[in-house]
Amino acid sequence: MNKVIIELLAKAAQKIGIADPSIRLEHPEDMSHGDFSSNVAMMHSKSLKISPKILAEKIVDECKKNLPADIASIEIAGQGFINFKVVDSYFSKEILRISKDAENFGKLSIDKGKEIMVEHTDPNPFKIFHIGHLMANTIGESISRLVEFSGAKVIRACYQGDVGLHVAKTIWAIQKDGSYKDDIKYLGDRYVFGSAQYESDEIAKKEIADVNKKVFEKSDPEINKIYDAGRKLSLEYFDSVYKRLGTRFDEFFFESQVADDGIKIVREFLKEGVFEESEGAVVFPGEKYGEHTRVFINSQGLPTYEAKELGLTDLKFKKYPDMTESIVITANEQNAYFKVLLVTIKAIFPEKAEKMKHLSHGILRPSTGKMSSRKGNIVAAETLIGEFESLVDEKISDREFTDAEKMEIRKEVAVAGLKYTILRQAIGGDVIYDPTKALSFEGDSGPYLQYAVVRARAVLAKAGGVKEVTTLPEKVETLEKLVLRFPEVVERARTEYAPHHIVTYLIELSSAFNSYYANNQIISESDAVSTYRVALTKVFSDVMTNGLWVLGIQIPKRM
RNA sequence: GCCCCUGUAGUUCAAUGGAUAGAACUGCGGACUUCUAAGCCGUCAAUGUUGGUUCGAUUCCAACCAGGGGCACCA
Repeated sequence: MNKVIIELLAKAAQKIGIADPSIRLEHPEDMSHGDFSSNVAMMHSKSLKISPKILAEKIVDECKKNLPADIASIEIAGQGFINFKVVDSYFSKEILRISKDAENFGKLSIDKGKEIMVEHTDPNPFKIFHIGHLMANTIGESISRLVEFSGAKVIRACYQGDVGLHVAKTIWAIQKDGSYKDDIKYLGDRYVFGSAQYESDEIAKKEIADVNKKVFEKSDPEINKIYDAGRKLSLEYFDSVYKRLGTRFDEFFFESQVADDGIKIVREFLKEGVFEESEGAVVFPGEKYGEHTRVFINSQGLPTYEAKELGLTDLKFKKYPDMTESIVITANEQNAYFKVLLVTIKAIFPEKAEKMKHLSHGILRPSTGKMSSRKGNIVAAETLIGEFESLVDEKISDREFTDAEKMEIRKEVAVAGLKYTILRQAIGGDVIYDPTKALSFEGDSGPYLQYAVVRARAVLAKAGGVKEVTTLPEKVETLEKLVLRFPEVVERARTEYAPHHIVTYLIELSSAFNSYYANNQIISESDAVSTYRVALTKVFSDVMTNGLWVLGIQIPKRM
């Protein structure tokens, strides 16, 4: 329908003398204005020196000469909008058509044949998995699913710092303690202790530097033993968190793996003149490119994060030579850093730089008080999930569910609430949550979306599935019109790397369904339209299922 | 000091340069007692300030004010 109207307008505009009309159709915010609207007349009125309204009239007259059957009306409104209304039967027939294969509705092919890597979360072993990682993971998984839903083959990658000062601090503190405990909380506490000592105690600082060196060299058997056990414990723990969140990774990269290659690349391009030596370090002179200087190899000859990142980039493309796009998601405090890094990569691997895309997110923080990593008052991801789960428990305490059902609901609703809170807004900004309210179960929330599908599915179960539709309704409602927009919403979200468009849409859609549900008896023996309503419910349910899948939100059987 | 990001109802967020700025929470007021009330309906309430570009600016530009982040051997 979109195409039909655009062609109609384009032809009409050309006849009037607009050589190259670029026509864009939009949906008026207020549906009473029509189903589609175009601002061509306003766009071209100036160059033709006609008032927008008169131009619009000319275009409309031209359109009316050859009006497709499904167009109910064309009207001019406002300052020169051309509004189209589509006949109701068009929508109901579309619903019927889609209901035959609703499971796949919305899937795109714009990324077909592409191989896209999405790197995100990147927690460091020996450190806590905190709510920042939770945020990164939620966004990263959703972006992954978005491109997957658009037809791409996705590689989910995670890059982890398994060597470096943070590791040394933890191991040093464990040695001071005298006994290693295979417990993630213990590891976290030891890191906090080690960090504090590193800051305040000169001797400790020296000893930690020594441990750091030994970790790199793998020269001390006792340290190696603690290192291996702690690394394994951390990674297993991260895995359990991913499981809880319903995510996974295909590829794990480690800093220890890319450091040498990073140094090699820097040394090689130092000869080429891309890098320079300065104060004993090897730096990238960003000023030449309108950026700032960054250190790649420090004066001790060790690679910084920057050099390792070069090694990582190299490794990614070596391992996946057919990769068409490499997305890296980090916190936005790294924006300036990544800008320079991309300029560097462009200077040494121009063909790779073109395929790279950096996305960033804000931080997740309580509305009261500030979180500071230095003060050690970081909230662990598990703690926050736990808090959300107890709120769900409260909510369902007086409901009649089996224990197994309660477990499922607790897990899925809590995670949905959390993910929704993160994904409802544009990814670049901070997410602020009120710890006293923590999770809204009403209105604009994850559970609201889940609830709408659960109801729809309950109706479908009761109806015994979709049966042959014999009678279409005379009029259609907002629900039908919204449901059909799903593919274009997915496309916009994909193009803009913006899952929140999906969220906004699903809320509107759920709201439309809830209204529909309140005002229509879906299952009815006496009403001939009933089978159509069931089919519509099925399409709604599948769109929600697909939309929530993209967000990484699961749907409980009951709630 | 320089650079980047953000500023929208009381609060938390939306809005491809377009129409009467859209939700949710909160407040106030309702309905039904029929497929799950975590639901439905109504209502009050907002573009930081000052200019500029434009037929049209929350959106683009400039300045200012306010908040956040970053500026050489951390990641």
